[in-house]
Amino acid sequence: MSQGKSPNRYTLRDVARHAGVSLGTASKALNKSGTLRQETRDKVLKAADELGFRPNDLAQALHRGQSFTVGLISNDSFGRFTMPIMEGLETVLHAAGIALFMCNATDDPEREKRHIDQLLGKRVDGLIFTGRRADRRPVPGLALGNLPVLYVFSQSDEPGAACLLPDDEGGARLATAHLLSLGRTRIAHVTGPEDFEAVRLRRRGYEASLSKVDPALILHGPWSEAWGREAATRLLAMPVRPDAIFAGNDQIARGIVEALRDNAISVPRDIAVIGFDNWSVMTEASRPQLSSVDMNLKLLGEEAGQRLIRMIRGERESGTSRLPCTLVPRASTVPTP
Amino acid sequence: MSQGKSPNRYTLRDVARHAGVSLGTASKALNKSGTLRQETRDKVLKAADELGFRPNDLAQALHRGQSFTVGLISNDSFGRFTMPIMEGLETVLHAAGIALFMCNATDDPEREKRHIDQLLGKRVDGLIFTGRRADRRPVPGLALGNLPVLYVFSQSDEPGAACLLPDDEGGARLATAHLLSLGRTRIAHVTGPEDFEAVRLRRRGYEASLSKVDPALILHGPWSEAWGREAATRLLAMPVRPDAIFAGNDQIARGIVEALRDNAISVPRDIAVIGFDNWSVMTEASRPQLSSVDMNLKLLGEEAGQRLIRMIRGERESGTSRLPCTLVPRASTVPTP
DNA sequence: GTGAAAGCGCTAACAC
DNA sequence: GTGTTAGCGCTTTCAC
Repeated sequence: MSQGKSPNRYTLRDVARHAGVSLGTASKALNKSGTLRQETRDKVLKAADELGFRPNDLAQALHRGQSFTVGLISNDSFGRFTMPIMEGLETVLHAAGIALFMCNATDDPEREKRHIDQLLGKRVDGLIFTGRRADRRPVPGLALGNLPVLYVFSQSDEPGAACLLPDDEGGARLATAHLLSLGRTRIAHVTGPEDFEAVRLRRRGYEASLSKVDPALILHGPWSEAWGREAATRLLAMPVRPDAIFAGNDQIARGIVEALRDNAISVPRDIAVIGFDNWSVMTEASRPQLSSVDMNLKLLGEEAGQRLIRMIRGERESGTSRLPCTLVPRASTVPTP
Repeated sequence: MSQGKSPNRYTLRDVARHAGVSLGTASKALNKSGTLRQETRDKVLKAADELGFRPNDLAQALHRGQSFTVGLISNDSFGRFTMPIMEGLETVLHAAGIALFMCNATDDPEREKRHIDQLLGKRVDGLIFTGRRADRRPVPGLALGNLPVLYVFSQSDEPGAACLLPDDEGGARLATAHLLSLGRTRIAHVTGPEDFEAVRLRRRGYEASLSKVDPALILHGPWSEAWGREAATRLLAMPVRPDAIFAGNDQIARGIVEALRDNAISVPRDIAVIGFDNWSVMTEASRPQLSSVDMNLKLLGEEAGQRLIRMIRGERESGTSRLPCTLVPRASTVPTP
């Protein structure tokens, strides 16, 4: 079956024996608890070091009723947005000695249920749901007791659920205000499918920033460059063209810029373009490079980690909070000198 | 401190009491071990179900000396290539009841060491290293005993190390053969930095497929669209232009296609272009859509999971193996009808 | 100051 | 067939 316990792994008893003290004493020395003579303490530390002793967290967890692990359940197959979140999350949790179980549910409720079940068996100290696909996700079918649960870049209908999201509306305000500050007056909005909450929020931010909204200038479509190109073509066909375009994401923005380029329209002189996501793969390859709005996802992950740690400590941390976005101006709105 | 053990979590003893049997009997019933009357078995199962009992994997692991967890250490911050690998890996491991600890070392040896240490404390049954950045990674500074270790999309110098990689050379052969089969005779290769092993292997595959190699047609540069555009410009300036270009990745390929488009060169009629990675973000947005070579990374992840499971079972699984790539022809090489 | 012993929740060997 | 018991490796009272 298994390869058995690793030959070079020692138990606390081995350390005690090696140091010539009792098991309890060795434990106190290694945990800096109780009152011990410095001499004994050093003796044990030395013995542990010589043996390359690493305490068995499993036994520790069993005793303490706390496993120092949390589970993360992603619903977008570890997609592009999940990555930076995970990175921030992992950094903060690791610093607190907490390890992260990664699970991918891919929007399959059955699979998600199995994952949660497995994680509960591992006695995780907390649970994180991420992945934006389902804007409002149902309550998981398993009783989670009072296990801390945090929704990051995703939401829950449960009353009092703790959710952490980027401030899409604020980000859209930043983008629109930026275009206005450049003297643009006729600003179009080419964005994604209306059933995304992020789309609705960004649109709301855009509309709120304008003194007068022209519905003809708002175009919904898929999240693709092809849609950006098509939408740009439509806008160019209008009797009065826009002088700026706020795109719902960077792929759409890039498509727009390409179509404008094809039509010999100068960006940003004739039409300024700004995207959303600040995805370098898009912003940097675009000609000119794309201005965009950064959702600070890594920071969001770090914040999530800190919040979860507080929840594990027993603090009440309910409700939805949104982290501010950042404007990143580049050549597609600000002409290079 | 901690919120203590969840109130709705019961122990095996509770189940036994609830079913009116002994602890040992309950264990046998739930583990389908030993010989029990069907009646007793059902009674226990019913009790467990009523209580919503979930065995404590920690205790189980402690007893069995096997934790049913493995650690994954990524060195590219959960980058684009790691994602599909993780997805495949996770699927296979989850099916085997094994959970995955995710760690991000970001090529920082100190951080990697801390991660390994933490994972050893958690008594993981195996370790996976991934992330291609460091082509040849040093032996981790910690004694891993006979813990199964697998390098996926990454390598190790340790003799007998188990490595799993895509067959870059084979992929390059596929691409080059494809271009040859279309009747192209002057095939250029625009690729990434020479210090990547993948670059060297792909180049070798390209060279091996040609009867005569012209060094002037091989261009190394960064992994970017901008480099693709620049390289294309250089190739166009040559006295005799190539009639096909094999790019080291899809970003370079897309840059090439764009530059050709800018210069009114028809793709694929005048020059056929093929990329590598089959990254849909690039292949689909490109005009025309990009032919490419798929490394089947999800499959690689699945294969890695199966291999690791065999290693955990105690089977010897050393040496490097490479998984075949797949050709994905699109409009940038095959003219649409 | 240090050692002995109970117990975290589970499994497996051994009684009955 | 079923119950009892001895640990897995650790922490933590409680004696001495």
